[in-house]
Amino acid sequence: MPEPFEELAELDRLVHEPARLAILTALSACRTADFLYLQRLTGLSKGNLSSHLAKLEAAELVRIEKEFVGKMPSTHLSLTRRGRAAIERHWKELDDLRRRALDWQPAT
Amino acid sequence: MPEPFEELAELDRLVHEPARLAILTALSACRTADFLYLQRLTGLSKGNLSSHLAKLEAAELVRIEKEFVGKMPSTHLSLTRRGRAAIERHWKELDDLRRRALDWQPAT
DNA sequence: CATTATGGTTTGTAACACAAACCAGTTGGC
DNA sequence: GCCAACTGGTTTGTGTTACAAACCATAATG
Repeated sequence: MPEPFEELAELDRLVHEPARLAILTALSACRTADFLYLQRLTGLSKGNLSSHLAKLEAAELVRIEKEFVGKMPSTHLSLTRRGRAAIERHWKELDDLRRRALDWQPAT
Repeated sequence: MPEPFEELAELDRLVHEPARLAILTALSACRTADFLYLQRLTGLSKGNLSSHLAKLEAAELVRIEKEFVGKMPSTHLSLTRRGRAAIERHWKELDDLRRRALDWQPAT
C-alpha cells in the first residue's frame, strides 16, 4: 500500500478545486439545475460559474444545454455519467485517504 | 442552515490545496519530520515542498526549525497548534459538508 | 582538487481563479 | 415608439499560484 499522503498530493485538481467541488456536488444532489439556480446554490459569481462550467464541460464531466423557456434563454446543466462517477469517486477517495492517514504508522 | 454547496465553494484554499493537504495531514500523523522524510511521504519535488512549507509557515500553520545534525543541515518540521487545529477542522468540515450534501433536499 | 552527494532555496513560467466589463434580447414606463 | 432597466449569461483583464528547473553552499569521495 502506497502512502496516503502521496495520493493526497496527487488529487485531481479539476474536481478538487472548491468552486468545482461545489458545482459537481450540487449537480449530484440536484440531478438537474439551470444556471441561475446553480449560482444561488453555490454562491459563485456569474463569470466565475460560467468559466468553471466551461472547464467541466471540456472535461466532459458536465453537460450544458442552452434552451429557451418561453422567450428567455435558460442554460440547463447536468452531470454526465463520467461526471457523476468522478464526483462520487472523489468523495470516496477523500474519505478513504483520511482514514488511512489516521491509521498510518511510521513503520513503513 | 446555509447551503452546503456554498460552503464548499468557500473552502480555505491554503489548507485544501492537494500538496498542502498532504503536508499538513502527514505532519499531523507524524507529529515530527525532517524535510527529506516529508518529501518521501508526500512525493513532492524539493522545490515544490519548500515553497509550500514557506507558505504554511507564513500562515503560522507549520514550524520550520533548521538544525545541524553532525555537520549536515536538517530542517525539522512540525505543526503549530493553529496548524493542527486547521487540518483537523478541515477534514471535519469536508466530512460534514459531504453528509449535508447527501441529505440535501431541493425544498429550500 | 575535481567530482559527486546532501539539503535545500530561488527563479521563471504557464495555468488559474476571479470579478469587472460587456453583450444580446426583453420587459416596463411614459 | 423609445429609453431605461432587467435577465441570462460570456469574454476580457489581471494578480496569484503551483510547479520544476536551475541554482547554491557545504561535505564526503576518489
